[in-house]
Amino acid sequence: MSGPFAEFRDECTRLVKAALEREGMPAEDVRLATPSDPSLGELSFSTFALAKKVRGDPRAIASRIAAAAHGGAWRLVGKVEAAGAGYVNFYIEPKAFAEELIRSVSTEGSGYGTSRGDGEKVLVEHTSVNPIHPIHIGGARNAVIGDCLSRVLKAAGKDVRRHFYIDDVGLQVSQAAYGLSMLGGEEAVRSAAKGKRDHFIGFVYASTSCAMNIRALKGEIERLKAEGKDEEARLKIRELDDWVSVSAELREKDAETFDRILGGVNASADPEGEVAELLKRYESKDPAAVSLIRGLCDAALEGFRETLGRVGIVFDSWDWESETASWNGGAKEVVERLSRTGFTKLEDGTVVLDCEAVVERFGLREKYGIKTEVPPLTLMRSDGTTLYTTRDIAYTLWKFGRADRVINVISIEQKLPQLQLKIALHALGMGDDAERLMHYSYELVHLPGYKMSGRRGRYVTFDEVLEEAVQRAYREVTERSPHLSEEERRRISEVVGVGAVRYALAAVAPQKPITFTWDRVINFEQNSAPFIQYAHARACNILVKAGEGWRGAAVDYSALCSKHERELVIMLSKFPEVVEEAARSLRPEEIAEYANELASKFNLFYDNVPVLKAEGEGAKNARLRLVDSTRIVLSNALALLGVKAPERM
RNA sequence: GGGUCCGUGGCGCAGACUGGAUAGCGCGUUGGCCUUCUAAGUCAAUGGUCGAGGGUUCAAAUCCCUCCGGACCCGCCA
Repeated sequence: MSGPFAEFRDECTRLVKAALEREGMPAEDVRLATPSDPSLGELSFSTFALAKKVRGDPRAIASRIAAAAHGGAWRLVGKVEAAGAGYVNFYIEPKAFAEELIRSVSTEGSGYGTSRGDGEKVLVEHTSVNPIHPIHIGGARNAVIGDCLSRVLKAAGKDVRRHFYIDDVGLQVSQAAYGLSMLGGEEAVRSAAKGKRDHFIGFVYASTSCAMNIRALKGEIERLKAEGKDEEARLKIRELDDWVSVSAELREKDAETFDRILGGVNASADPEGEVAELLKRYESKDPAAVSLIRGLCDAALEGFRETLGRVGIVFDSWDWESETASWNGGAKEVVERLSRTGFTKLEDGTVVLDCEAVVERFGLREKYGIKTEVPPLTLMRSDGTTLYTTRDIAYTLWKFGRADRVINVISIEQKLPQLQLKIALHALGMGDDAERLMHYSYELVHLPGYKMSGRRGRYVTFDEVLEEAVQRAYREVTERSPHLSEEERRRISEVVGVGAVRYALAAVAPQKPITFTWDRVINFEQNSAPFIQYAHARACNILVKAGEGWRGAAVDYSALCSKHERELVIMLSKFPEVVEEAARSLRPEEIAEYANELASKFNLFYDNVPVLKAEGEGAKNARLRLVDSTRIVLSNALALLGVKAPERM
């Protein structure tokens, strides 16, 4: 049983079932719904489906069920009424229900809403931003979703481990490291970087990819022109134009660093070859390559930890791709094992997995809703290095050894490789394990006007969004609460600004694309973290003014009889079920929805029902308990979103 | 071209998995409420053929089909 509302629901269900059995009607499938209007009760049962089955009149059946309720000894069920064309509406017994709810919340405190659960081990991999640029607003969405999901699962009694996968073996990291080597290698990050080092690395990476792209495109254009392929050349020229404008943007930021990288790239006979060589050396654990690339990754991760720490996101494990998949021979072993299955082919020196053949062989088409041919997956390059998905297969096997269920929070862009990963598991004869793996996908954050691109250095960073949010919050706090000390205003604006950003990213369903605007991400009005935090602060304020005397004093729960008190009580009672449901359906945004609605209900109560000036001590104490319960639940709900609840603001 | 996801008042969203009573909320616009606990609040007004068209059903924003629009993917990138 999870909370008073679940108990009320249970009583209603038993009531309906008992009535149906007495009438000789089928009572297996009794599901209750929330009426569209609170005046119609807290739960309802619709009799249409049943009426059809037994060829009866829905209205008459509803009446008979309602009549059967009279005389029953129900604890939390008050009134039961037949209504409309075929509904039975259930109302709570206000006094008993309020008492039960308030006792539950005050006993359980910060544990109210959590459940014991089954202790299933769930590994949530999230954020996993490539260590070649700072976390941008798209990565922030991943981080916030993954963190909220972890919190919700934990509250539902799961044994959650949060993992960050460091993709240090990729071509991109080698490219960034190649650029870094023009600046003097890993020492350059330590000394040269002003500001956050992940930002510096982002600049190095963008500069390197820009320089390499310009050089490669120029070569291609010359070749195409010489071959008389003017049409193709024209397309490449357009691409080149884009990169030339990127180079101007980068030079404007730091011309010296950019020019050194550009010079280095142009001085090389074969930059692509050098990057590939560096990757190859890293995969074979060559000390100089390791020192360079790890130096770069460490600097980026230091920046990530700082940013994530600011928003309250921490990890239980930082998994290096090199260690979980590459240096331990995991990825190579995956290639060998897959090669033995007969599903791979050798094409120009590369090893390719025939995904389509696996899909056919194991009948996966229907299982995964595959309607088209699945493209083959290259497992190994002709130079013997592995590809990302190959290493991800090895990493997945590593994860399976550490959890019952694995959830990967990865953007929708990687839908196909994540499917290919599952297909590879089937090929390995691990079809059952594939069921334990889930790609939790989310849509991208778009920028108005242009697309974010790490390679081009075009992104809005999480850091700048947070900074702007906290500054706006500071202006707001200063304007509204000038009496607070500077230090307290700073502290509050940090909590409010960070909360606003987290809420904005957590509240939108993951499968909806977001177009970034400042006003959207930093909102202090209704349906925002500050709105909810404000309700919490108001509740705290009443309690501060009330002192401590009320806690042991006599209480008259029957005083909580107004519409606003009743709705607030019911809202509070639903929290445990909301948490369970959010965990079951993996939808943390339902917590945001709930918290917002609870704050709205509390504001209505606050504006309409006097607490400290209530008539009678019993009523005042009952309301104080209700305020205290609201404070606790608002704080618990915000905690699931990773948002702090200030006592003043 | 193929596939997947999304489409709900001017704008931003909830409701869809599990069909149910007059489709909720915020922003915006207009007009009220601070000598009762913090006005980041609240009240009222305004505004919707739930992308279009079919189908299933006693009942469809919700399920099915077709179409339109947008995003994403279809690499020896990740």
